[in-house]
Amino acid sequence: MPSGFKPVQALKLWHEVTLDMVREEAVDLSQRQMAILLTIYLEMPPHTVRGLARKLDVTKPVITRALDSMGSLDLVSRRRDDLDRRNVIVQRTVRGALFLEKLGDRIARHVTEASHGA
Amino acid sequence: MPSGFKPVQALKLWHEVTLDMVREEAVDLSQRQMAILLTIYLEMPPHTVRGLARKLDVTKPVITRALDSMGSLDLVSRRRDDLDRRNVIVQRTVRGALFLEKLGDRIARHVTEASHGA
DNA sequence: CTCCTTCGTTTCGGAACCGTATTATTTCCA
DNA sequence: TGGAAATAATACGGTTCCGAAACGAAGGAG
Repeated sequence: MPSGFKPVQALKLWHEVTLDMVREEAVDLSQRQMAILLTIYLEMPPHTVRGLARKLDVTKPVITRALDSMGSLDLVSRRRDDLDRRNVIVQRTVRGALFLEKLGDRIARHVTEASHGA
Repeated sequence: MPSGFKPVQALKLWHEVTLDMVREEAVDLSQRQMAILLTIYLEMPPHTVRGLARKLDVTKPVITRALDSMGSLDLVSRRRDDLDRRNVIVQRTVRGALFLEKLGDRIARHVTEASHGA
């Protein structure tokens, strides 16, 4: 069925979800922060600053700062790697999981609406 | 088929597309700028600063600044309303249309991949 | 004409983010 | 043990964005 998912439907989907996020404003994440957060929650751990920087093709300070911001929002947490104390392991939090759960529900709802109606 | 689109699939979709956008970096729009751009291209004109501010539930300077940035990128253009010269009409551009066309293709591709594979 | 409203822009001080370069800590290897 | 390499964090200067407030231009009512 997504075989019939057209670019204009895709844009409408992106539009509606983005509008939701802008209006809600509970947490206002930049594109990079969102990419980092999703990587942490969807891909296999462990996640390090260097690994995230390589994956997103950005510099390490970008990751450090994003983790600072999202850490103060309690969306992620940091812990030193005991095996190699140079590394920092980025961990998930309850609040981050709830946040992404809500986001996933919202997107999925818009996808089904976009394929049924309109 | 999106009737069976699950939240975790939705998150993976968002993740992949966001990663694409971060890495590509050709044009780095904020969430708000993206919401404004999509509204201009997907909803019925005319679009005014006030109208956009109300739709996104943000202040007017936010719209003005976003139009400044995106205007310098040639993604949108502005024109005075001849009927009421207090108003500014926001218009589409060729480059903006091409940009969103590419984005729509990318999202649609990820949606089909997400429903077939995975 | 005068006052009041509406609209978009600009200004202001503050906050966040950027990339580059540097620092401190830790590990590794000869 | 001593020096090179690797990692994350920080310093720095500059840019961008923010919300609140003030502003100028245009329209409308009387």
